[in-house]
Amino acid sequence: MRTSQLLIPTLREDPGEAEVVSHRLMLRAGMIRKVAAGIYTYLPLGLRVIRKIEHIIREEMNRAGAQEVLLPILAPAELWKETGRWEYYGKELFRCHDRHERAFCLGPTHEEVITDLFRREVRSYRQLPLNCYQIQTKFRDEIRPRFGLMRGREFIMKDAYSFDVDEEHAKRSYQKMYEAYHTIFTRCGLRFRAVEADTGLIGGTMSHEFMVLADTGEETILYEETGPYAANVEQAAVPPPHACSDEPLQPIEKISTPQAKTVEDVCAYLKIPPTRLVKTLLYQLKTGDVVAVLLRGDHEANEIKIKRYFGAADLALADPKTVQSVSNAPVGFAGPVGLRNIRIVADQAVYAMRNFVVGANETDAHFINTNWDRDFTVEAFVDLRRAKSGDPSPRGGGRLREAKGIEVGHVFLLGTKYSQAMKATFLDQAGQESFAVMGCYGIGVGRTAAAAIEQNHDGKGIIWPVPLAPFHVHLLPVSRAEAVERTTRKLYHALQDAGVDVLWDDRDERAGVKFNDADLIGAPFQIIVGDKGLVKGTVDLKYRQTGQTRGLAPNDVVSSILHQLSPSQ
RNA sequence: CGGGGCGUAGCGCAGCCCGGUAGCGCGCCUGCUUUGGGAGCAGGAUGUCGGAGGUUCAAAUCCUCUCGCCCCGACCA
Repeated sequence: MRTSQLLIPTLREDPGEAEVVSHRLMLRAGMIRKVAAGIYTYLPLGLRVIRKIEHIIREEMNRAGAQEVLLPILAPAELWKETGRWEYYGKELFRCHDRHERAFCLGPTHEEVITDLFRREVRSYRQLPLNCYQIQTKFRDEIRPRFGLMRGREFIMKDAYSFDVDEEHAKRSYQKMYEAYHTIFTRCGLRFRAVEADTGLIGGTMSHEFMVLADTGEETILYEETGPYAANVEQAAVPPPHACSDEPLQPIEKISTPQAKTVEDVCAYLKIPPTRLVKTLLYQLKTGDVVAVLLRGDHEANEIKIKRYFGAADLALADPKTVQSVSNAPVGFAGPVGLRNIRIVADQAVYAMRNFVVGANETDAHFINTNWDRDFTVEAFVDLRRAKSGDPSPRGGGRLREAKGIEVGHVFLLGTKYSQAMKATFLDQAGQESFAVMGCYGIGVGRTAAAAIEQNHDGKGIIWPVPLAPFHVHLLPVSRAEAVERTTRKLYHALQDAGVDVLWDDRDERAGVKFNDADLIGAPFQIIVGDKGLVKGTVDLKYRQTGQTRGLAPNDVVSSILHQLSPSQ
């Protein structure tokens, strides 16, 4: 295509609204424009990248035996009420009404709609397994949309749903998708890692996230240096302590700790390391109940684990007023000793501790030499803390290390959560009515494009991996000389005829402008046609990635480009 | 929802503290020259100063309310 016929409004300066690299470069390269917070228009260049990703996804989904459908964006509230998610999904759900005041939502995900389709159309085990996918715009009323396409309120997603006769077959479907995702992201030219993950609002029994590795990622992952285990930090299990303290028990003693409200204060005041202290976090569950969670001083709470333990839909640290009424002291002095009428649970690390320090439920006072069982009781010792770099792996594969990632894909084994709620059944081989066992599988298409930029850019702009590049070759005539014009035109048609995606910068711009825009837009190859080269009978092939340039006879350009495109295509 | 910040020409910003009727750079238009890394000269167009109220002889500037956007947090796939 020719630049003069495309809307590619590149920006010389950084837009003020964009912080992260991918957002900034997408705006500057003229790929997207914002319409409202978290809502974007895809301009031709941005759309081409989206289409490339979609194409790879379609090929691999089809290859994996999934079939493409298109579900509606607008869904009636009744379906969402059947699964309880009309309430449970909360403010995240975009809701609206038709002229008859009937309630609808804009689909943030499509389990309800697809399960409804299944129960209407599928009768027999003979029709299974079934795996339907779509590439569709989703709507989620994010608390805080940000980072351009990375977290929008409207975004393009590939979502797939599998239906199987039983758990075992469902696991096979899950495994197939897991493998397809590996192929998809590998084909996209991304460095990524699959990690074990929490199931969140979607629910289910097993889940993996596909994380593109980038320092700017919003997610923290933990992985074994040498082994295969990797998990989202939200999910990463901490193995129980292997050795307990064998110190003799000392008598408990209340001491004054004026103004010492934080772990840091108390440790400094008592001259002890935080590993000798047990902090007491008071959480308020959605039900209103307050519970106490005990953690070693240097450990951090993992609220997902705590939620799971209490079976709570939601929880938050208790506010200062509640803390005061429960612990008889301001925030910072709560402790398990003498706490009445409240559930107390301890992280397993506390099990290994003896003679530790806790808050005394009294302003400016702590207990030293406290011991569980003797001085207070807890209902259980369980894994409640956030795993961190340096922790032993729960699978025994050495120590864990931390990395940042961008979640671009997520696969869930759902089980029968939705099929039961919506009575999606089929007749099995024995003639028995049976609930379909489901899985669901998502890929953020726009987010994948953004992640690719986060991972592949330099100070001048984007460096597209070949499979995602909006154009393979950026053809840059550098003067208006007749010979330049003629050679450029010939190359343009030859490349097009060879099936190469080529962008011809036919604008009447100076060379410097074209070079800078080309570097910004990030096509992997630039062909520079100029008088200097032509007198020697060559044009220049420049590699965006390395900046290296080499002279090439015009007649050799097509074969050279084809040769370099084919290994990665 | 809490904290911070910003809305002035297409984009990036100054002006606001201390009120006097809007400016800079880039871009855009015209002409000439230029043409291998964001050209030079000359001329030109472009603003409900986010919106609404108020104070004042006078408001981009002060006050009140409101809307939008960005960042941090809570939260979230």
